[in-house]
Amino acid sequence: MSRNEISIADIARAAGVSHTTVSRALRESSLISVETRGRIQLLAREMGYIPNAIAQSLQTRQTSMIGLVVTSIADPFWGDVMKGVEEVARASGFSVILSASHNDPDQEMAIIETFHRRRVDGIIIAASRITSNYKERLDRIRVPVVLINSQTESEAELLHWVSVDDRKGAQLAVEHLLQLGHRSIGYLGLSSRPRSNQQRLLGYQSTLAAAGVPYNDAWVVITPGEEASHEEDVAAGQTSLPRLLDTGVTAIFCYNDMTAIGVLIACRRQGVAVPGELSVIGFDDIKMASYVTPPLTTVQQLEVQLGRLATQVMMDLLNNRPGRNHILLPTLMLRSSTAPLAGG
Amino acid sequence: MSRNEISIADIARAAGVSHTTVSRALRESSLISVETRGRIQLLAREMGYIPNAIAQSLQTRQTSMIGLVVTSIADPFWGDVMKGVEEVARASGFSVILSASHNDPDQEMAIIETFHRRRVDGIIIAASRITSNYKERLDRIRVPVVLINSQTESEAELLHWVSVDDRKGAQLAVEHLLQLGHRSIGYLGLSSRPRSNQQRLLGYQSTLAAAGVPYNDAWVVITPGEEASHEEDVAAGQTSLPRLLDTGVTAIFCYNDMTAIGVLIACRRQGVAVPGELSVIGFDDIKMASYVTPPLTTVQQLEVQLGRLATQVMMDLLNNRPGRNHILLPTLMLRSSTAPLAGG
DNA sequence: ATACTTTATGCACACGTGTGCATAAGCTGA
DNA sequence: TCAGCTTATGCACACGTGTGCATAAAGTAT
Repeated sequence: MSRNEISIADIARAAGVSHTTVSRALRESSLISVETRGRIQLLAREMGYIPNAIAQSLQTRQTSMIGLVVTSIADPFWGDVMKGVEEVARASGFSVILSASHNDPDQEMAIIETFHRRRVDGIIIAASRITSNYKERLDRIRVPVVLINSQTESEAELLHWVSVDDRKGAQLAVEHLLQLGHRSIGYLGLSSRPRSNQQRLLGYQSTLAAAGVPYNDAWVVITPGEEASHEEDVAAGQTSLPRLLDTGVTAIFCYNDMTAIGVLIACRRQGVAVPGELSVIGFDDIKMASYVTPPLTTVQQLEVQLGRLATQVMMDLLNNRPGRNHILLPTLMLRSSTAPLAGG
Repeated sequence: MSRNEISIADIARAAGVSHTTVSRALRESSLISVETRGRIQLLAREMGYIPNAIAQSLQTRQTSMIGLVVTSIADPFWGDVMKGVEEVARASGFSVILSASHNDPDQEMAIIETFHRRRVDGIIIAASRITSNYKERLDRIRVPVVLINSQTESEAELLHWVSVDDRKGAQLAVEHLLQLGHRSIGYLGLSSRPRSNQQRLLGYQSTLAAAGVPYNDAWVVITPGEEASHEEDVAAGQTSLPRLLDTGVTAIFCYNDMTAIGVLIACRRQGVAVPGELSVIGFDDIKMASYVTPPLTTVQQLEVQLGRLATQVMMDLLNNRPGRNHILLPTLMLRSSTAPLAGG
């Protein structure tokens, strides 16, 4: 913060009034006569006055800032979510502070406490991994919290959230593959997203069961991972493809688009034709899904919408309106990485 | 900001000392006896005290926040830059406020003024488009500013900056194509990035000239655009391909990876083999470049490094060290979208 | 015991803004 | 002319923290 910024006291001195009058004049208070108001506003403009939001925050006890915690800043999925958050926040006069947890609950909690120290008005947490271990520390924070696609169960109790229906999304994906005639369908999951991975797995299993396909353990490969970065996701797809191919699956439902892209890359290297020999379906519908070859059939989540919605819920909470939780229904995005089972 | 947060005054009351003593004890001041320090720190912990950064900022006149202005939040290029910025900032105890200018100078200036109002300690601006028109308003802001890949010339005067050598990058790309035997080489540029587009065009032209290739107007297609978003960039690549193919070029140097990907998509649709019939080279080396088919040969900028470096310069400035400007030298990243001229 | 130094603590103000209450000035009605 | 009302302004405090200076207490040297 630089020195020599002019304050309302400086304006008051120049105008020969009290700082109280300046403060009121700038806020269009009807207590101040119209002429005085105009005179002071003009003077403030001439002197290049810029209000000190820090001092205002201290006084009004609100900062008009919301904190956004994300697992990975460079991830295309969260990039879109961030875009939606910033958009709605700015439209409401809020600024966004951003930080990355790298999918580490400790870092996540540390960031939350930093945000609290800075007295943000609200906190939005993407893919939260805070569990009941942190409940006590979290309870001390009176700030409203909105979770996006939380990865823990503890949410329902007291926090607000916006999530995509993972199970329904998995169902859409698997039904699509079944409809194309596939019966041997693999699931390539990621342990770094415990909750949504579990939900998608459940959706996968129940849809297969409903279609009368006997369950096969070998068709499910859950790849470990810590960071939940897109690099890690792609690598998971690449390294896990051989194991899945060995089981004889003719189609793979991937945890997300990045793992599906990893699978596509591995297929290209191994000479496996997609969708000729193998159908691949992703999840998320990030922009990149339509850029790769073949363009990826996937389950659409509308990330930007997710960010916007979460921020709108936050705005509701900040205006003492009841914050409704939301479960978004994903839809199927048909492209070219899936095809009818050859010889089916 | 929620009510009922405990302050050092509350701790002072509980400990039977003055708030001064508490303040000093928490800051490990040697003025306070060791026992008192320990007693108060313990008490503060027990009472769940969290310092009010707003009040501290008002007093110390620094917020430990830096503002980051970016043209597009969801853009993969800026996503990596943002990651680098947040990383270094957080390691230095700073938080990052983020906002998107959508490549609009007016919005950019408005964001800068919002940041100034919030009294950030410094501002990092990506692909800045502020011109001399804004000089007066910008001069009023005493906050240090660091530009990343500025799109205007006015920088050199008083601001600090970190940029990639666009001209050198273009030279690397074109020399690579020349070496592969190509003589008819197109340039697919974007007017939304006036400066770097100009620099890359110059690099393209001078490299061709140095190789004795006569200049051909038709080989250069500059696509208009406002937002500078990655969607716009891809579209530019897609729509401009036909015009370039008509001129008979055998290779295309694209403004960035996203336009190159647009070209790849258009090629796939039109049945043009890459790199068999057409070599395509990008710029940036975003992660996506290695995921598409064929993997893109490109000029590497190391975006994360760019963000880190800009933030380090900012930290230097904030610590009253001289801030050195930097020009990064790009390198060539060889992949599979370029090949020797067929029949050359 | 006195003067001096060292150590530990508190008072009072500052940072810049917002606001309840008091008050001065101007106006109205009798 | 005076009481009562309206309008415009200022005083003084608050928000939570940091710090220069004064001061009280304790220790040291003579």
